[in-house]
Amino acid sequence: MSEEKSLNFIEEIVAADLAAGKHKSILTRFPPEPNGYLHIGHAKSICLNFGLAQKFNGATNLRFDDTNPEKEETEYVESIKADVQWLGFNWVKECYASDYFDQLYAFALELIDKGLAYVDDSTAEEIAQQKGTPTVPGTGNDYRNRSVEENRTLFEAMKAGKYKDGEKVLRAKIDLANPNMHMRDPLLYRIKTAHHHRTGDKWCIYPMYDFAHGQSDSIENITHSVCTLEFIPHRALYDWCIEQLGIFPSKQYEFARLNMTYTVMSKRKLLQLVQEGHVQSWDDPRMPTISGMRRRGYTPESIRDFCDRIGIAKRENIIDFSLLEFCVREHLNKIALRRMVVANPIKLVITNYEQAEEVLHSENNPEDENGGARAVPFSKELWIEREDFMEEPTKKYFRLGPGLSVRLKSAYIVTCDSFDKDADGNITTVYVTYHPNSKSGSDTSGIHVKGTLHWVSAKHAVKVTLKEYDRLFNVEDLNTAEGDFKDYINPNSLNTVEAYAEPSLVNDHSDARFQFLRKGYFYRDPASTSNNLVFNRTVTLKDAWAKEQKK
RNA sequence: UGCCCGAUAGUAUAAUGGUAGUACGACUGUUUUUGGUGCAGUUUGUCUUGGUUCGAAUCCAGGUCGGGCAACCA
Repeated sequence: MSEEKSLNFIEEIVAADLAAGKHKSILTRFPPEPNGYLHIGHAKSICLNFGLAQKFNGATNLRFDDTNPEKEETEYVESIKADVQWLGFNWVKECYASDYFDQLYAFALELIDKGLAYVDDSTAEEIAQQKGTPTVPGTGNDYRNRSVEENRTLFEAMKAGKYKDGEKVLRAKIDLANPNMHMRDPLLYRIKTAHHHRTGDKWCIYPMYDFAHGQSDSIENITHSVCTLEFIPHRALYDWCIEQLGIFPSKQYEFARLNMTYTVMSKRKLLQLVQEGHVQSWDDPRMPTISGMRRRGYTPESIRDFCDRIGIAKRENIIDFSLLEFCVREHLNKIALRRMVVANPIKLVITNYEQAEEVLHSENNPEDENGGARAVPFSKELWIEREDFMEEPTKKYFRLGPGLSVRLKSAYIVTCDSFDKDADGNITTVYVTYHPNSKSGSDTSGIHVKGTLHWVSAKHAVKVTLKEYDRLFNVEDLNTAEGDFKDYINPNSLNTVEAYAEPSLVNDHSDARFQFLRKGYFYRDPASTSNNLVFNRTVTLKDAWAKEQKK
């Protein structure tokens, strides 16, 4: 029996509602606007909404909040569906607010008939002015006193396309002095002569968020409508509409959105990064988008685990990026195939190795007993990392240097005899002798070494490209950093290097997760071809040596 | 200075009137044919002032601090 994890406050509400018999079962929804790609913040919401349904035996709708045709596109609809599915969730119904346009229009007429809505001819500026300020009550205008008949005629004419954009709006008639600004006769419908991605040119009036979202929830019989904190002041209006219309009482609950260190979490800013070329696309592996993270090599499991660990609450928060990294590492460590790749090579010559070559075997994953092994060719000349040799080794350095010995992973122990330098003083070749009785798995040499190096046989090496990513921004908290967020873009967020890889990589599955030994976790980029393999670095390995060096 | 929301280690998040715990991070040590992994340990916290109570992170009141609200966006 595992320990029961305590419920978050929304789960508690659901549990209480169910226990009280308020609902027989629950129905949640994930309601993205198709005006951009989903990011890790949306993943939090997706995991919450779908997770609630899973936990309490309910279901979840996917609903596109597509009430603003000027910003929404089918491309975004498709990417959102793909991302939700990739994360591992299934919706019971695929819905669109635009499916309810007729119903919403009928609701509007109903409010008009009840004297609860009116057509206003004021300009946007006038309306804003008449709304007052948070501390000063709004003032009305004469349009507010139009008769039901006149409002009805006018609103029908709006729908019929008799007016230009912005000429008239439909407003709720609530309370211009309400301390909640959202209750000061909010706009319900506006005229927009725009082509809608689903309804085409059928409509020229479109409902506002506040007149679409709650009713959509209600139409679908959503029991728990979960959204982020900024919608708290909208809740009064949400409830008002449902009450006046006398429809299914969906309830809204709010939680704090996700913020993360070293990145931005706004569609507007992400769009800007794409449009201005700071990154290459929405699915650039540096982006915090679901598609970017997928391309970078994050697994759905690790993202779900992350969402599980960050919790749900109402206080503002900023999550350490290192927690996300921890989650991927933890999963990848269990599933990634180990391979050897040398990125910044120097030649290693084994002077006493007389064979042409031999085939060694190395485990695919030491965490997985049944993971098997792959063949790795070994020969007299190898590539090793430049940083694995030091001409004058420091005390705690236990790699190669004059007179020092190391283990070559899954091969032999070698001892350094000498090295060559070029005219600039750069090491070009390191000469070692190997100990034939130290072969991995049958070591009788009795020699103990501290360091183990990865290597690639020079004549068998395959050239590959490594994309090493670093954080996109230089400051932890972009929300409190002064000035333009783009001033903090990390100019070194992408480092492309050519590397030598062991040949097995050519035949490995394109969707495999790799750990390049001592370097990090990597995932093949979709732009790869068989003669030009490109790997994205998902995350580095923890590096105790790097920390030691900083001291 | 109208209304609303919030405040527990560096960062998150539990404790639902009864021992302030967990995770990540940081730091030690240990294991290791990855300076990875694993394992063991250390470190740091209830915004403040009163009140209620045998007992308060929790309930009440005042204060402080942070955030939100005045798009024909969602």
